[in-house]
Amino acid sequence: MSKQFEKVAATDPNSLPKNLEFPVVESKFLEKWANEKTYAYDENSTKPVYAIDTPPPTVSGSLHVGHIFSYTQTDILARYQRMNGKNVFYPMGWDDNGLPTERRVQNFFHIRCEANEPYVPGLDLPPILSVMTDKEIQEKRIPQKNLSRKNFIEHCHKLTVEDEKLFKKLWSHIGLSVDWNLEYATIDDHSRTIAQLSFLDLFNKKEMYQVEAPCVWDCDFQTAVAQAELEDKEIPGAFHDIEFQVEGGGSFTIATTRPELLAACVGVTTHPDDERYKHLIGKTAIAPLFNLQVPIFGSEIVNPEKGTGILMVCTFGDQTDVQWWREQKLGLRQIIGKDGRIQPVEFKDVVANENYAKIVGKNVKQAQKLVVEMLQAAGVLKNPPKPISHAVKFYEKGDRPVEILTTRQWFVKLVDKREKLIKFGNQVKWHPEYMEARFKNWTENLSIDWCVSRQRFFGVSIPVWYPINTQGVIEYAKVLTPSREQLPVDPMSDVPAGYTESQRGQPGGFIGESDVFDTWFTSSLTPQLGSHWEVNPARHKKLFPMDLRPQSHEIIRTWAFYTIAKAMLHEEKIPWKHIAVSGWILDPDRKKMSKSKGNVVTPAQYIDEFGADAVRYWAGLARYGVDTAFDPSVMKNGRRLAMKIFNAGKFVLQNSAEAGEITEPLDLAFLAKLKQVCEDAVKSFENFEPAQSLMEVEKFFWSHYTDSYLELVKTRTWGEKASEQEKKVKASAVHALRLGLKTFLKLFAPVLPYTTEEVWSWAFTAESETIHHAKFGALSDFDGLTAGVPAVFDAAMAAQAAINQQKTLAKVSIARPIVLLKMKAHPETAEHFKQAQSDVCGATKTEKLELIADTNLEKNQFVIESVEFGPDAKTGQM
RNA sequence: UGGCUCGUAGCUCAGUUGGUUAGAGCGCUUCCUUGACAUGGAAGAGGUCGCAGAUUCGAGUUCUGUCGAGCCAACCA
Repeated sequence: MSKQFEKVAATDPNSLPKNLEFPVVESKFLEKWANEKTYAYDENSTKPVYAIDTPPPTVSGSLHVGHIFSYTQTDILARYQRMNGKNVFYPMGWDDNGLPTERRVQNFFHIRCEANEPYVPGLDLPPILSVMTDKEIQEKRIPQKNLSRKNFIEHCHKLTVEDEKLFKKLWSHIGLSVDWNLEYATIDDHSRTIAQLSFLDLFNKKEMYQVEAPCVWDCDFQTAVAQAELEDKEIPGAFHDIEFQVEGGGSFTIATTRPELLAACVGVTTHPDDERYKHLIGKTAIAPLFNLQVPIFGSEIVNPEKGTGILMVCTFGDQTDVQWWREQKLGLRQIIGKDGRIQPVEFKDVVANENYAKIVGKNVKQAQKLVVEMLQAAGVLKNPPKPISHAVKFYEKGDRPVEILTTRQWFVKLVDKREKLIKFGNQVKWHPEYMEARFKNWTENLSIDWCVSRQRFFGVSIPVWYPINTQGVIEYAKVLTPSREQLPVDPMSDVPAGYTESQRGQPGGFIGESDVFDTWFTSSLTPQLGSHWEVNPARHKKLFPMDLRPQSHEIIRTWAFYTIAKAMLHEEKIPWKHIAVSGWILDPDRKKMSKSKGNVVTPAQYIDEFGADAVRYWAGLARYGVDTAFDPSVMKNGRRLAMKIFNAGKFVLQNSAEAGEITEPLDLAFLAKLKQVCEDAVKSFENFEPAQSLMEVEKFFWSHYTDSYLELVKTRTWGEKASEQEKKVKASAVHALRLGLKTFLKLFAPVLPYTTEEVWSWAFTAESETIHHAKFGALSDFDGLTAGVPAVFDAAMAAQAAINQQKTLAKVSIARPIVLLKMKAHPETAEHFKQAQSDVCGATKTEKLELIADTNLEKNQFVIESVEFGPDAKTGQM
């Protein structure tokens, strides 16, 4: 059976709009898509599912161009898959719990959470800036209003709901084809339930534990933080050389950057082979000012080159101190409190207590100054402090270095699973491939289990209670957990089974865990949040593992890593088959955009100026994983392309002639080339290189379709034709033009959803009501298509280009037609020219084309022998 | 100190497995509006592909070294 032509019907030319008005088109289709649920995931469909694990953006302020960039890239893939016949699961979540949100809420309302504050029902504060100016707050030093935990959380909810509305508006406007029925927030009941289920599962599998141990602590936010949330900052410091005595005689000098920790000194160590100090190992050192007797021990990891080669071990100055403290079973003297100030500690020695009293209550900086003064006065500061600049660990959102404090925290066991995690990570396909190295590198170097408890308020509660024995002591080891049916629970207001509310905090009663989870504990479950893991097993089975995780590279160590870990711990599975890592948008100086640097560019003005499609074009042109400097001129180009598509569509569709069988060699040659472009575009998308597809399609559309093919066949399609032959030739071109346009629209649709939908709506709704359900990369497949000889098209283009050049060289007005064009060409090429003769003549206003076959020329080579011009059409002058 | 990435036109970027004379867009210069589009069309100037070696008939592309930039980690006494 032969394949027939696809009929593309004519359009009423009077119905075509005159100009492309982006705001009009955008609002028109936003409404249409919403009403018709164009992007809905169909739970009952038998089509194959394509599930996307969309990153839930942090709801703390505004989106910048980098967000638009990466989310649009994902949307382009989603649209491709939808047009590829997939049932696309494309949700949007809001990551609205956690510190960034709390901080925004604190500033927005000028409030802070105070645990002892009573709850005020119905409290509804206005934004602080609607009541007073920033200046007033600062000048009058108006303190933040204290709110109860419950009131504080209520205000968090209030503000995030508003922020999310704005986000949703922008996401829709930029054309994200998410199914808004799948919207969720990481603080909503569903997310809290899944996160707490995750906890119960890990707790029952004994993969979670709580322990009172040295943990990284941020004194500003007063919470524990995880290894993954730390970053180095280079800050100034100074080496202080302090003289220690040795019991039984002698002395030595240690070097430290943290003299304020002298009172927390619990040991002294040096390299066992260091000739200067090895005789001291095993003896007892006496620290000045506080008269502390501490052991001197050897350790291979001491660097003899650094400082004086001998150093004090404190509880705790850094991670190495923790290591020595554990290995040597040293004593514990915690002098820094949770608020970052020196806390009261009792010493045996009277002088020690006197000295210590001077620094109690001071912050680290003040204490350091005082201790140095005391050391100087005591004559044990051997040299003036030597200033250095050194890297110190900070919580990524904090303003001063983290401390290490002994606190009770919940952990997930991960360090013992590094190899397995790497294997699971390897089962995921990374795009680009080299990004897997970052995951592997991080996992290999993991040294602390995942601390998931946070001493914060707006988050998912750790769903446990602890019994209080009859002596009033909290029994942390006897964890009380809720049943699955109880979830989600807030242990601060809900009661464990077998107890009543009146027993809260009483001897013989219970106490609720007040800590919440690290936000990553919840956001590492985004695939499960979408699939309704444990809550709806049938749905979970259909959606999990998901197909695609899009994300940026700086959170591979957190989000990607934790998500892989969770899927592995819960179900021994990978969370998704592919992970596509997008690059960053850098400012024009190639620096990362960040609020603190003040170089953030917001997207709204660009969407207004160039249109959403143009902004999408900019995003669609970037390859995965590559950081790109922000350059709005690319958007300008996107706008040009959208305009061109619009105008080409108008040109093609304003011709209301009947389409006929495609018979002309040039028409068939064009379609043959277009088919190749379609195949390449599909290939690029399948390789996660949508930018490649866009570049090739654009190039072919612009240079081959609009600049060449349209010009070449113009004359054929103009006016009424008298003879049957002329009619047939015209109908062929009319049909090929429409088929070409339709195919291009589909190729552009993932990147330019508005413009393509607009042009599509003029003529092609018979195939599909919306272009976004049409088949991507599909060109009408009929028998004649294979007969197309691409070389005919190349020859015609070459001739057109050559004649354009001639014209320029001869400085001839286009108004002067060519009477006779003589060309010499390789026999095969001459044959191609002959086939495209009428079109070449039409496009170049040539009356007669004379071809001379010449075997001396190479294939595809030709020479213009002579050009004879006729008189100017207007003036009649030669 | 280690791992990864990048270095191509004034700017932003392409350049598949090595293969004619290294590409696009923007910007710049010149020319062209009679039937979609001046938000357009045609042409032009502009590059020793960071540097130095090696492999090869042939290297922007592979390898080694080196310089520079960025990211991730280690170190932080």
